[in-house]
Amino acid sequence: MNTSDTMNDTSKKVRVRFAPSPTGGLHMGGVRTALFNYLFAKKHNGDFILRIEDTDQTRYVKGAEDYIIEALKWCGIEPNEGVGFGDAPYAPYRQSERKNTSIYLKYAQKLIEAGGAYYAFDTEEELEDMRKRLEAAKVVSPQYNHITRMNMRNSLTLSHDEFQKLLDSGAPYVIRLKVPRNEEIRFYDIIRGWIVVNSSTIDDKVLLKSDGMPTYHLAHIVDDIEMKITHVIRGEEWLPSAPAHVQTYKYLGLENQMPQLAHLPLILKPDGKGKLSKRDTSGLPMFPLNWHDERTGESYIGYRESGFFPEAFINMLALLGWNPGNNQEILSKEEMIQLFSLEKVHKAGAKFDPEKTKWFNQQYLRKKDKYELAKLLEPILKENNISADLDYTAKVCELMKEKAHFVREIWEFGKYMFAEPNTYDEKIIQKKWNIESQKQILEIKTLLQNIEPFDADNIHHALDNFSKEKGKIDYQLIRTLLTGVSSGPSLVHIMEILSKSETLNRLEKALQKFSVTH
RNA sequence: GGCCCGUUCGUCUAGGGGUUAGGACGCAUCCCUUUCACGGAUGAAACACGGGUUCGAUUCCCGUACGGGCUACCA
Repeated sequence: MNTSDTMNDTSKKVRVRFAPSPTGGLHMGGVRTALFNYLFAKKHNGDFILRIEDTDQTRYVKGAEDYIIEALKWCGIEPNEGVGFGDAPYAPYRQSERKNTSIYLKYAQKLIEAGGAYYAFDTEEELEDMRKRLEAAKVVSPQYNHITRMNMRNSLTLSHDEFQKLLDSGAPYVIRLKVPRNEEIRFYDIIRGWIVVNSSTIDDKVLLKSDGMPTYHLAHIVDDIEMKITHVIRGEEWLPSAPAHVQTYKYLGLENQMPQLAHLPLILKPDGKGKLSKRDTSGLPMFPLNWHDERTGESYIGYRESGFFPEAFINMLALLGWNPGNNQEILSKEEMIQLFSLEKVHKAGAKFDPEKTKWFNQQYLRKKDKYELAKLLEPILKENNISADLDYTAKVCELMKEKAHFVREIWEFGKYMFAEPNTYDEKIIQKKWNIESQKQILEIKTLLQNIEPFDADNIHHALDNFSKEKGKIDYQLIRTLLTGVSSGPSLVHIMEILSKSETLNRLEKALQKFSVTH
């Protein structure tokens, strides 16, 4: 048997889900999880579903859901089913709304009937006391489990009468998973292989909270069953609770319908230790789009607003923990889909690399057509009160793009293509401007005047000839007079694009400004 | 602490019982270029450690170390 086969039933349509909770802006780790789900679904002609796991009302953040939807759209990894993406055929896709259908309660009761779950009436204080007692007794793993549950107030320890009385009185209760003692729980993870855990190390997880909401542990299982999910692709942080989930499927008698599991490695901080956090992305954003948390008042800048292309962003993300099996690094979404496989996902966590992220953007920028770039540059020009026609802007983009990582840099490096310089590199002027150079500039001005047509080739030849006949030309000085700065793209191309009149105009201005008489 | 997962250049990674351990980012040098950049070439740079198994281990097994995750009526 090929246990690594990701499709245990080829007749079953692949259905995967991305199931974030709306507790804040979706960060890049979440985007990568969504991306891998998307790629896997597309690869197998399956469905990709967005489900919102909003079972914790205390952590609900307004705007987070819309943010998630907008972010997925910007990244081009759109679900074909779920909240904001069709809402059919398994609606609702928000767990808070699904709760109203009593679906979770139904499953919880099924578990109780099967002897896999029980009611627990312990108060917060009682739980706290238990933990303290266990700690004082130096119990190795203090938790609500097969041993300690017998000292707590639950349907396993209470007499039938006491239990019924409590239930009738409306006393708050939770439903807990009754994890068996000393059994081997094993499951196959597509990325990690077989994982075996002794059930005694797992605690009796709360499945249904006292407010009637399910916890993640119950909710995702119920929804995955109901929504016919075939593969659960999620972050590594879920690995420790996976055995409890497997046990839940067992109690439900649905072990053979359990989705296949794949736990993705985490994205780590670029330097230092630990999971990627909002604080430490070395100058690059944490979020795909600008995110403002109304609750904390904190704002975070997004990749979109920082000038990243979505293709570059997801390309970078895809290669954090996955490789296509060849040495290709620049991959279109279609190529990623074609090449994607969970077996090629790395096991170890990957440190985020800001430098390489910029490199990806540069690669995509260089592939863009000049008119496409010009259109992207236009709003930036507008911000700076520059008006230029699209053809002209396109020419500038073509000239400047080799140097830029971001569209914005085309403006930053090439301002002088849109307006004459108002400052000049002082060092260059001081060092190079004198009677002789002034004379040469004057001569070159006359030379340029007579070039027709005024294109890069002609200018190049003319200057070449001049330099052969009359001595070496100080190109750096001319560049500085024309652009204000001492380096940049090919000077003759700058002249061509600026046009003859503007080139002459700028030389004249500079001559007047720096003119010396003796 | 306990449980689980992991460990190939600084970083992302390929590979896998016998390889000059490959690529990419970054770095350095050179070439191209009247400058910068782009491009090209070259270079420095890695199998965590200790035991096994084996003719041979970076690759398989076991330990150790280190890193990470989890340890809530959060997801």
